[in-house]
Amino acid sequence: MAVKKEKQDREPSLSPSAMRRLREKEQRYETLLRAAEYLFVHKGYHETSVENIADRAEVSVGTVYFYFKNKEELLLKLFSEGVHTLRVILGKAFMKAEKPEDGFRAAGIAFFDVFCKKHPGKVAIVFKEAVGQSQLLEEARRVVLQKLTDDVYNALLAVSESLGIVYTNPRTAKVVAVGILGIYERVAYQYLMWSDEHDKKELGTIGRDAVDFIMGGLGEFKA
Amino acid sequence: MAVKKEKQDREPSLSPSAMRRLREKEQRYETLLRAAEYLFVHKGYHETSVENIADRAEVSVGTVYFYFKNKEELLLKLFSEGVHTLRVILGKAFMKAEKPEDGFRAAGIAFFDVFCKKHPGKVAIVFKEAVGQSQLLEEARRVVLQKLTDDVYNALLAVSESLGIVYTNPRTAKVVAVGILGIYERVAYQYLMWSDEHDKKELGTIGRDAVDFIMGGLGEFKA
Amino acid sequence: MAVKKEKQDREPSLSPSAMRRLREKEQRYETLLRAAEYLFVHKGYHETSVENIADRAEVSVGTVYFYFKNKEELLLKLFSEGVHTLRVILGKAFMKAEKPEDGFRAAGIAFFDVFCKKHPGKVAIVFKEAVGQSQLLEEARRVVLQKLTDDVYNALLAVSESLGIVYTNPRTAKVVAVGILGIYERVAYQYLMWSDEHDKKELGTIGRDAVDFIMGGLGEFKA
Amino acid sequence: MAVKKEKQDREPSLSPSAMRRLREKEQRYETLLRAAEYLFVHKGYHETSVENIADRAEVSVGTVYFYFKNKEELLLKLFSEGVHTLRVILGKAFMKAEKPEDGFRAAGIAFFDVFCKKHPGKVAIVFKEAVGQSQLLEEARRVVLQKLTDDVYNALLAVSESLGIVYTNPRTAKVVAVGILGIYERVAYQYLMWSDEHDKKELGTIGRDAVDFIMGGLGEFKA
DNA sequence: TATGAATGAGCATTCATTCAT
DNA sequence: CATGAATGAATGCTCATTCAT
Repeated sequence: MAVKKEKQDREPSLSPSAMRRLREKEQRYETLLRAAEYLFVHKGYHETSVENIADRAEVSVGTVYFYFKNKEELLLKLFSEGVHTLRVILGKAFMKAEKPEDGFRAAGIAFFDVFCKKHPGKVAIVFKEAVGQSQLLEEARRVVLQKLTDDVYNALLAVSESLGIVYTNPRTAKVVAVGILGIYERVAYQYLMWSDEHDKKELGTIGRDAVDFIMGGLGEFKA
Repeated sequence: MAVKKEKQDREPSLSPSAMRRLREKEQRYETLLRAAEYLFVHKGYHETSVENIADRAEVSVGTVYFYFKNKEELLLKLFSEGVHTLRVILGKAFMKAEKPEDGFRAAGIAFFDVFCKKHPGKVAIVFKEAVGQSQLLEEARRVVLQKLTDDVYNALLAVSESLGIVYTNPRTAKVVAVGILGIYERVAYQYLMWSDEHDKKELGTIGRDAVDFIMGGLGEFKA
Repeated sequence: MAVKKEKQDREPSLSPSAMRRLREKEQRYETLLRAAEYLFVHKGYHETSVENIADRAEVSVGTVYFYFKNKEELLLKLFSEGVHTLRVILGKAFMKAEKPEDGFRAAGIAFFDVFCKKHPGKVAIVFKEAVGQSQLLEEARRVVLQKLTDDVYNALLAVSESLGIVYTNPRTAKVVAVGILGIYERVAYQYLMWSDEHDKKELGTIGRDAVDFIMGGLGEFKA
Repeated sequence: MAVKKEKQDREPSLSPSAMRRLREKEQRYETLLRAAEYLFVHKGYHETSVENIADRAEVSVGTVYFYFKNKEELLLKLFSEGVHTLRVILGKAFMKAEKPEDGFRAAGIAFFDVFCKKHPGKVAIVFKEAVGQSQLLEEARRVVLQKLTDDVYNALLAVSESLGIVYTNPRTAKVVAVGILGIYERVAYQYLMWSDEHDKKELGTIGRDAVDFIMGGLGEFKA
């Protein structure tokens, strides 16, 4: 999306009307995505019909099928988008710090302070609506979440090296990476989707507790 | 209901044939539950039709509805059953040990060695099929998982006391309990449902890594 | 329940236990009929299931089928019973009077004062629930209502003779008989089922108006 | 609805193709209504499945649900349509005459000569199929038939004034109006649905007898 | 591109009826 | 006689998807 503008100066060749149409097309795609997201989050994937989405986006059903192969693709897209956003947020936070351990902690805090607070809908999509729906989606989830796990895993290795942690079993770091994601996922789910407004406000502190717990866990493996 | 008590002194036990029928009824209920579990796990909840379940249980569709109000109730029952089994397993492991910290570790190991290995189907039901299906089910999940969280929380308090851990913020222990469940959930999911047979065999070692990580995390809060 | 004791001394021929069973059988038949009537009137024929009837009569479904061939037969029976009750009421009122015209008027009044007031459930069965349900029932309705029409027709002939009325076309009296029943039916329906409690109280006056209208109509054919 | 007016000045007419599609849509709606009418009248409401209707209209089941919310709505529509047709017929006949009493008689005759003869299906729908089916429909019947009753009542008042009839009790005229409709209903039912072809032919004479009876009844209330 | 009418397979659920005990 | 578990055909309805305009 952010990429669009860069292209404009490189492609002055398009006629103004063609450009407008392109803009409108991209906009409609976005509108549909947002409509679907809202409905999936608030009504649930199965309870949302394609007609609902079309209505909310103020287009016809046919148009939905022009932009997306089918209903599942909408969820798939939203899911990938969600995980991508998350990876970007975590990555930025990690990179900004000087020492890996600081970056790791910052990423953890960013998960709660930025991802959860700014994109609650994406939390719902990634951790709830995209679960247990279909085989195809399950496979996609596996693939996409694997990337996230790898990110965490790599960061973890950097942290370990910096802190002088050596894992007896090479798989241990992998398990820890998976576990950390599990913490984030469940804590976010609990306090964002199963708690009252008050707890949502406290998500910052809650996140810090979770991160402390994680950092302590890592200490366990110190030589 | 009110009539029963009057009869009790005359009929302290049921007739043999009545008992057999009762046994058969319970058996059929169980058969249906198992048929549904198998299909939900292997085909997915939405991809399984009530007819499928009836066929697998070798009964008619009507019979399914004689024992269960509707399809959702079957999943609900399986979900509750799964969480209950898990709580029993964790509880037993925790109780058996002398020191809370040993019990806590034992419970963690039991999660992987007993629950995941002996009840892989329940893992799938509890952490996958019961997610994102309907509002009713979501509410039930919230309630039932809350009990589990409370269990872990209480155990955690015992461990903390034993180890001399004091949480600055009283909610921290709660967050940690939620996080621990997150670790279990995600690690189990990853290695039981997204990995090959080889990894499933290693679930014991994997579990131990996860538990080590957790115990280390707790150390963080030591005074 | 209260009826039991009275019958015992009149039929000493049967063994006491056989008598009790007979009594119970008749009673159960009656109970079922009343349960069905209540439910048909209050929930509607199609909205009432055989299980509903069994529950209300405090017997099992199987028992309903022991006493009645099927659900339709219950309605059929209730319908016939209703029309029969009506015929008896009208007949008695008509007979009691000395002059046919007085009897005719008395019967009309009895329709509202006795049948409608004492048997509102039967009104609902006869004029509403038994309509438009099935071909079999429709045929039964035709047959049973024909008898009622004949009654009215015969009474009408007596009245005509007494008042010196001669119908040009022999079928006219028949048409009038049918029409009179139509008046009763619709007026009863309107004020018993579509009006508030206040109007139901006024059924007596309302009935008298209807009867006046009818008697006036008959006058039309006077020589 | 409100939007239309704004567009009217810009689009005083639809494009030919849009008009054709609109026409086709209306036509299909009509076809479905007629298919349902035929089947409800000949097989009965409950014995007719939505698939039956779709088959007869040569469309798919889904199409039925595109045009009607559910099966009940079809019957509802047919019922309203029937009563509306009847009101128009009676109204026209009444208006055409110079004196109210002539109009009243003409309306009565039109009921049999026009409504019954030209719309026998509607007679079946209004007086048979729409009876005793569901609570929703019953309420609709009450409301719609009330309008018809009011028509007759108003006509009756005009006649009374013209003939110098004064009702002691103001509700009497209402009762008479209801009764008159009862006559029409039952006579039509009897001779159209419960009699052989020969009687149907005679419906004209039969109707006249009924009307004579009614007019005579009115005379009763003359001062 | 956009529309929205049409499709029809698919499914959950009901319920009258039966029959072994 | 009574029971109530079991049956399974029947049906209303949904909804993702298509396609002519």
